[in-house]
Amino acid sequence: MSAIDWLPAAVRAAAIERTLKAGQTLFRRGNRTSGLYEIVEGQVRLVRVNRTGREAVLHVATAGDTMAEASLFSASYHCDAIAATDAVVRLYPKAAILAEFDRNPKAARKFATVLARQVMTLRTRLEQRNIRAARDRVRHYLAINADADGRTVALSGTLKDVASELGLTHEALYRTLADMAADGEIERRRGAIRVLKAAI
Amino acid sequence: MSAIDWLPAAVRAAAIERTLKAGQTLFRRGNRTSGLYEIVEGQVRLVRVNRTGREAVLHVATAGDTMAEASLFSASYHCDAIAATDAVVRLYPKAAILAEFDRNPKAARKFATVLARQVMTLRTRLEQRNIRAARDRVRHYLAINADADGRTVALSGTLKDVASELGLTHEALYRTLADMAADGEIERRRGAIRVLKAAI
DNA sequence: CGGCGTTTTGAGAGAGCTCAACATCGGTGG
DNA sequence: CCACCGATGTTGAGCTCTCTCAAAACGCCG
Repeated sequence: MSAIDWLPAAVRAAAIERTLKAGQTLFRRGNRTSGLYEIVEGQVRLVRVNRTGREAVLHVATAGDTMAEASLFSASYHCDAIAATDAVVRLYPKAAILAEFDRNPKAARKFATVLARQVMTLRTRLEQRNIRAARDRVRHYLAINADADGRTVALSGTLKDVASELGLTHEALYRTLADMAADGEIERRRGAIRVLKAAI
Repeated sequence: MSAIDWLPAAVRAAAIERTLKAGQTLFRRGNRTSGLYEIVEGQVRLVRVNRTGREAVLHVATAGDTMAEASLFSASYHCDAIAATDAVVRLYPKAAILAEFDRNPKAARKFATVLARQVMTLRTRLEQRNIRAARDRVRHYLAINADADGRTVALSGTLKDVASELGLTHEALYRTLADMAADGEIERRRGAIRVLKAAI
């Protein structure tokens, strides 16, 4: 679900677009929070920098993602945001959002709904990463993303994208899919996979 | 943050405790949603069952966790919840929560805050899992969980717990820590780790 | 002291990663 | 229409790293 789908029109109207060069800083830890960002294009890295200078990546947000939701409820940012590539971001000012939430409880509830869904999805993806074997991880992915019929899985984006969502190299994914197809467990189609039989 | 810390007293007063035997069902997909659960004791598995009978674990909630936040905004559950062990859960009825949110915007905002923080934490943990090498993953963990001084990391729970949070076997973690200590990168203390020098 | 869970160390195997080469496909421009 | 180009898709071979299984030391608590 993109920000466009759930942010009230009043807030969307207040959005400010900004263009970033690769390596450019969007905000730094300790800065006063300005609001919620949506990535329109490119990638932005959220990074926590240690006093010792060590960096730890907290998240890499890509086109369509929103970022820094928690900053709505905090006075200052707790990490740095740096453009990983040339990027375009859209800022939804905090004041506009919070004002809208106060004025319009439905908007606030919608926001909570989106967050709760995200928590669910993220937990699921984390659970998926606990599965060691590539094949079982793919099965988990197929089971979760199956269509209503429980047999067809539409592939969003390229297989490389799926591989990185699964935490596998693209080679490993290709091989696994090829093996599963050879065993008759799945059938590969254009932009989709059909599950043929349930394995143990 | 435990549910006790952020749920308004009015809601906590309406809580209903329930005891489950291992294997017992708490709710099933399609059931009308009754509310938010907190695990008091034991473990509960959230599972999606395919039409083909295949199971996919979405999440394993353990003592202190809350569960099914998204169900507050949905008419029916989208997965099954089954006790993985003997367990005690606490139900915060949906009606009480939503009524409180309507009556008290501060409570609603608090809820959104908690969810936003969780999203942040989960994204970070997911990012961590993208790191292949055990040593780098441990470094990431240390960097994220460092104290204010940026050098000391207090260990919550046992090293086995940390290992499972990191997605490593406990053996792998012990070995990695031993190697890092031998290299002078860290120093091990009782219930804590001290980072001595930043590695590349 | 005995028992249980955590911590630690050992050895071996397997699975996925890495590097590499090639095929395929869609778009672009001559 | 065809050649070219970049990105995706595919397959091969070797290696490294973590997992697995195993066993023992350690620490805590009754």
